[in-house]
Order: sequence, then structure tokens, then C-alpha cells
Amino acid sequence: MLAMLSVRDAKLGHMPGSKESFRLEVADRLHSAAIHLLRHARKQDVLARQGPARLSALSVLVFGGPMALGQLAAAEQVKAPTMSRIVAGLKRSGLARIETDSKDGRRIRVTATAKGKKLLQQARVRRIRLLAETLREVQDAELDTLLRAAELIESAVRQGAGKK
Amino acid sequence: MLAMLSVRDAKLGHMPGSKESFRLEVADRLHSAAIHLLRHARKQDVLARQGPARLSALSVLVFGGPMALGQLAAAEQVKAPTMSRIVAGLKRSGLARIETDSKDGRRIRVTATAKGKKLLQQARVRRIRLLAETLREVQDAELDTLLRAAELIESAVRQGAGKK
DNA sequence: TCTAACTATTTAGCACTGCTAACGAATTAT
DNA sequence: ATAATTCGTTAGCAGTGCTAAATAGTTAGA
Repeated sequence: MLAMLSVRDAKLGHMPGSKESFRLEVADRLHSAAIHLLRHARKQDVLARQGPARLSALSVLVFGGPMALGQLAAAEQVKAPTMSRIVAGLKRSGLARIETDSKDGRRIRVTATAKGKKLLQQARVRRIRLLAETLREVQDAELDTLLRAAELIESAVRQGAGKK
Repeated sequence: MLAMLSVRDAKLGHMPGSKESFRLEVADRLHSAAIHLLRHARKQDVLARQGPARLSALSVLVFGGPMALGQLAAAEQVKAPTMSRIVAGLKRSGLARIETDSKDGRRIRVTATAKGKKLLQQARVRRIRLLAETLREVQDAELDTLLRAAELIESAVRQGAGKK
């Protein structure tokens, strides 16, 4: 792994061991790991017959309660048109329901249905089974590392999003 | 965060604090973090005028050297038709070149061009700048956590992929 | 009040990325 | 020589991201 580092540094002309270089390495590896994790998780998502974006949005609805489309888009950090399509898909599958806001006619209120909650729970169980198999040799202490990493990523991305 | 845990457990009927529950939580958070990290990184990828799958494949080519399409697909854990299209895109952009294998006429040899290497380097630099800003308050010690997490994910996913 | 400006959502259209099924071409085995 | 296998591509579907533009509702101002 250190060998890898120096190979990369040599090829790209960075000073081995510098902080810049290390952050670059971390950024790259995280990016790659995220891509591969999601590609792996896709297998489970396909079983649920719903794409990752829908499951993620559904999760927000289930744990965060009903909310407007714009709120949901902000929570998921996508633009409104993207979320509009995701919500349309959830509705088509009967996983969420849409009502127009009584106070503001422009707004809609998106709510997870019982079916949506149930599917999400099943998807979560499937996901843990999949991950449990692949992460079998990951020790409990390492799980803490993973959780901490997830927290760091979430908070960093969320902060960085605001600045853009 | 512990509060979050118990809320989720309560709603989904898990025993709080059980190992199953904790793994489920970790799996969920990782999944969510991966989605959000990639959505964030997309902004940088868009600047590079190349999608994440292309940049990831290009990275494999740059650091792993020339290889056949099937190898590349395996390394990236996608199916051959998917990689075929990705490579076609890299070729169209002049980032990779394709030759037919001299020994086996069915095979192709995909190689990163000088332009491809340069673009990847630039993309990496852009990515670190983006991440460096968003991760400004992440301490150096935490960087180790992130790197370790990336390693765990990669190795776990790679092992799990073989079993499927 | 009537209109102008703003806000929330949707529609249309583009690009990228994943899949399976089916095909062609080259190689290997019988 | 023929059959089976392997490698890659093409075709076609679905999902997810974006911007630009349309639509409808709300708020502010003359």
C-alpha cells in the first residue's frame, strides 16, 4: 500500500509523504471505494426493483416524515427536476403518496406509504445480509471505523454543498 | 447519533444495541454516505467532461497499465457490454487507445494515452481541491480513518463479488 | 386591486451508466 | 473439420443526473 503510494507519487510527480499527497490518496481511494460499494449494492437494489436514488429518497421519507419535494431534493442534494422524477417513480410503485399542500397550492406533500415502509425495511435487511456476508471478516472494531468514516463523509459533503 | 440509532431501531422493531442492528446501521450509513459522496464528486467530474465510470476506468488503466477489455471490466466489476461502452467513450475523447491483441485476435488492448494520463492527473488535483475544502475540518488522524475505511470497503466488496 | 416578481413543481431533452439478450469473430477442443 | 467456448460489440431497456423552459400559485408593490 505504501508501495502503491510511491508509485503513484512518482508517476504524478508529487513529493512522497507530503500532506497534499496523502489527502489526494485518501480522496482517490474514497472515491473509488464509493463507486465500488454502490455497484455492489446495486445487486440488492435490483432485487428490490427500485434504483438506489429511490431507495435513498424513500429512506429519508420514512425516517424524516412527510415533506415537500423541494425539501426532499435538498436533503438528497439533487435538483428539483431529478427529485420530481424519483418521486414519480415511487408513486408509480405505490411506495409514496402525493398530496397538494393545503396552505400553499404550489407545494406537494410526499409521504411514504405502508408499502413503502415495508419495502424499505426489507431492502435494509437484504442489504445487511449482503454486507454481512461480504464484511464477515471485518472485526467489530473496524465497524466503528466504517461508521465514523460514514459520518465524516456525510458531514463534510453536507458542509461543502452549502458553499457551492 | 445514538438517538438516531434508537429511533430507527424502535421504528423497525430491532433490539437496540444488538450486533445485527449495529451492522444494519453501518451498512445503511455507508450506503448513504457513498451516494452523497459521489453526487458531490459529480460536480468535479462534470468539469472534466467525463463521467465517474470513465474516470474510474481510466485510473485503472493509468495505474495498472494496458489491459484487455475483460480484465478492465473485472477490475471495475461491471459487465463487458458496460465496459465496452465506457472504453468507446474514452477512445472518442482521445483518452485511451485500442489495439487488437497480436496473439489473440478476439482480444483488444486498451491503453491510456498521454492525454488520458494528463486529464486524470488534473481530475485528481481538482478532486483533492474539492475534497480539501469540504474536509478542511477533518483532522489528519481522521484521514487515516477514512483511508482505512476505503480499504475495508474495497477488500470486502472484492471478496463478496467473487462469491456471487 | 392589478400587476409584477418570485417560488414550487413539472416537462422536455440531453448525457452517462448499468443490465440482458443476441450476434459475429476468433480460438480451442473433439 | 466441426463443435463448443471465449471475447467483444450492438441493440434495447431502465434509472439518474443536469439545464432550460413551461405552468401554476403566492407575495409584494404601485
